[in-house]
Amino acid sequence: MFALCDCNNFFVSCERVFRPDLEGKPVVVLSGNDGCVVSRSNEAKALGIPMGAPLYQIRSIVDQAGVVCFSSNFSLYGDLSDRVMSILRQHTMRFEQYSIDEGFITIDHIPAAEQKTYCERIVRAIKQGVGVPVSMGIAPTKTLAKVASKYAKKFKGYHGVCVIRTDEQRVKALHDFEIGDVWGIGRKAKAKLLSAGITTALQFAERPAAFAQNLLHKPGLLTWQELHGQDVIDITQLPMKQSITTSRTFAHALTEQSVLEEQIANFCAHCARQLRTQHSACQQLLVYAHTSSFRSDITQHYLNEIVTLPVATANTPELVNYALAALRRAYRPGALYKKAGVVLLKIIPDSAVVPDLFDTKDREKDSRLQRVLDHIDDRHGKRAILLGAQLPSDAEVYKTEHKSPLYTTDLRDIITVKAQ
DNA sequence: TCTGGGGTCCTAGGACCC
DNA sequence: TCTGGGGTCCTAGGACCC
Repeated sequence: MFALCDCNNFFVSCERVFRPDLEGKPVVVLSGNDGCVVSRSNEAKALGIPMGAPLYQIRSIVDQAGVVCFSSNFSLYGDLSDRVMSILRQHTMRFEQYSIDEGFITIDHIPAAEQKTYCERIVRAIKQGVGVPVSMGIAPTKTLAKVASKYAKKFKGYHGVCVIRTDEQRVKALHDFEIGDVWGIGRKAKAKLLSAGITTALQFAERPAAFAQNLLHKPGLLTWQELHGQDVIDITQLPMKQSITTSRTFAHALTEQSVLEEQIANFCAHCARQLRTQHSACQQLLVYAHTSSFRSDITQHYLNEIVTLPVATANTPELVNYALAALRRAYRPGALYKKAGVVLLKIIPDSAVVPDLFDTKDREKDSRLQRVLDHIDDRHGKRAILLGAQLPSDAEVYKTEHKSPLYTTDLRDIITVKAQ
């Protein structure tokens, strides 16, 4: 049996841990640039604020109802997430983190009759130890555990834990479950199923397997099987990420090439640091930048430049050089670049890097220097030491008007808060 | 005017091989 | 006039997740 643990309104709940005065009030967390709503408290949901709504479109609700807005604070969420996951890890032989706010554990070491109480204890332990409310769903497959966790979240009577064990429970749960809310059924699949007259998870499950396969191909068939109680979806994480991205939307379109170059250098340095943390190197790098796809009044321009490296590397100065050269090749003067990013691709373990016989670089020396730079970063905070190419310009590139302090992760911020 | 960021998997079609 | 068939590998794009 799987137990899925899902944090309720995670980002909002994280903010509330340090602002208990916001309990019971409408709260939302915004995406980068304070653009869209990415997390809502129950009170905000009740006001009709949809997930993903741009802030400017719900401005009147926010002002009238006094909705409290936060800019996203990922180092806070990441830190609280680690604490939740470590409690989960303590309660199982097998744990798999699925996202920043969800993890699956197996609970077969607990007798069936005691599994619900066992998970209720976990729910209480997380609430007491971290301060974040969670819901758990217990079922023989991950997809059914997801269904169960939604019931646990929706109905207070479950005390945070809902079980789907018998066939009778399964049929009853699927009968009242909207097809679009099933894990793995996205926008497109939902539209296809609706036009085939299917509105609930049970109606989908009652069709033959071939129907699922023909309409939705392999992913659809897997979901169908999981709804029938066959455990077929494996979410085992690969030891290494296969791609690493850093990208941002800017508050205002960038028109200065030098400003865009600084941004690309920063993105690239950030990606490279992650690459080293997982002890890997990349063989390819992609730089992109484009105009705002929401603007119909300007000519759209997509800049996409892929670089294949002669020798796989994780060295920041080297990668930044390639990234900037790529940007300079493809940069179009006058374009209104609203979003840009760097993606590292073809990632391999650093132990598998094949040297080049005619290489002119002293890679051993470069990597010693890199280790020192990383060490300085770790001790004195990110951006303690930078490449010249990363030096911040005067330009205001981002907007975060509602950011909460870094309560848990940055000593200097804690000192600042105390001083205030 | 204002609209996020970071991933994975699957599939169809093209390139290429013999 | 008439010009194959089968296989693999790679890639771009789509769909999905949070």
